[in-house]
Amino acid sequence: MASPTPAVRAEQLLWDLVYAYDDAYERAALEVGLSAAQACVLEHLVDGPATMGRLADEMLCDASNITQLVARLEARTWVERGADPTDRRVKRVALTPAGRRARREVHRRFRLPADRIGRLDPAQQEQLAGLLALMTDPDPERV
Amino acid sequence: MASPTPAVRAEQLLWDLVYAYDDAYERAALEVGLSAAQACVLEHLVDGPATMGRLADEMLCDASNITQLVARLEARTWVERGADPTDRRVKRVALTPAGRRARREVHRRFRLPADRIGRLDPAQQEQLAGLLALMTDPDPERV
DNA sequence: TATTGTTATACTCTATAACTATA
DNA sequence: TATAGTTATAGAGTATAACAATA
Repeated sequence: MASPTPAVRAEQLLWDLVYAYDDAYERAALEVGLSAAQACVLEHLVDGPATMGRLADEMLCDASNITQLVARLEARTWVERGADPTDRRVKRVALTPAGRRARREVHRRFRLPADRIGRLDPAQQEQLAGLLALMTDPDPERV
Repeated sequence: MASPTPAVRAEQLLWDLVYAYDDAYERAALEVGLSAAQACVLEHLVDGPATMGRLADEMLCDASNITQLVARLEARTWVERGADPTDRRVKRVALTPAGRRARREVHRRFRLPADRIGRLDPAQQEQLAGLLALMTDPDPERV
């Protein structure tokens, strides 16, 4: 059998990396007492509060799902739901101090990508960043 | 604010890529009528039958979960469970022709990594494969 | 009338514990 | 006694449809 092209090899390696990445992220979250989805919500709140609708958009899921995720996070005091002063339909979800700590703790435990990237030498890190930028950035409508 | 190091940029870009990757894989599977987990089982059977236990090991989940996943796949005639001739406790799970077609169809629709890698020129593809090999391969015990 | 968010519901994913059949 | 797999069960993630409150 002919050896695979670099593109095909890269495809396979990327699959393996994503597999390991997802697993490591879920483990890190579970160690802190969060599901992966819950940790993801905290991640999306780290730069400031967001509305329920914006969370649904960013997390690529239905609004009713966010209602439930946020309800569980709120029950454990990791987030708070507040009213929006300018539109009484809207809710503003924000991290509590405990939620911020939990999110930071997930990151501390989720060392996989940092570890692996850190093994590359600086020139290779630069190369990788450049290639990933090419792969993630130009996103001509249809993915 | 100082601009991030290449390593930190790569970390962020990799997160974005994994996010898009997971979403695209799930969409591709759903279009074919499979959940992501079900598609993943088919993927693990493509090179030949496997036992329930081996599927659980490879998919990093509990055996009872595999029982249910395989039961649903079998109900829709995508896989078959057969007896192992040498050990009557063991079951051999195999793709049916329909299962093989479904798995191929998921791949056809899941163009994300191939598309993005395909946008790089051949030298860049070679570089990327090399870097990913360094990141995925050397895995000194603790991840 | 359109939008934001919730509720009710149903299905899937997942793990734990207890179990059956076989080795 | 140990192993392969199943069953029962429960909690979480997810979407659809119907709904309430507000704009």
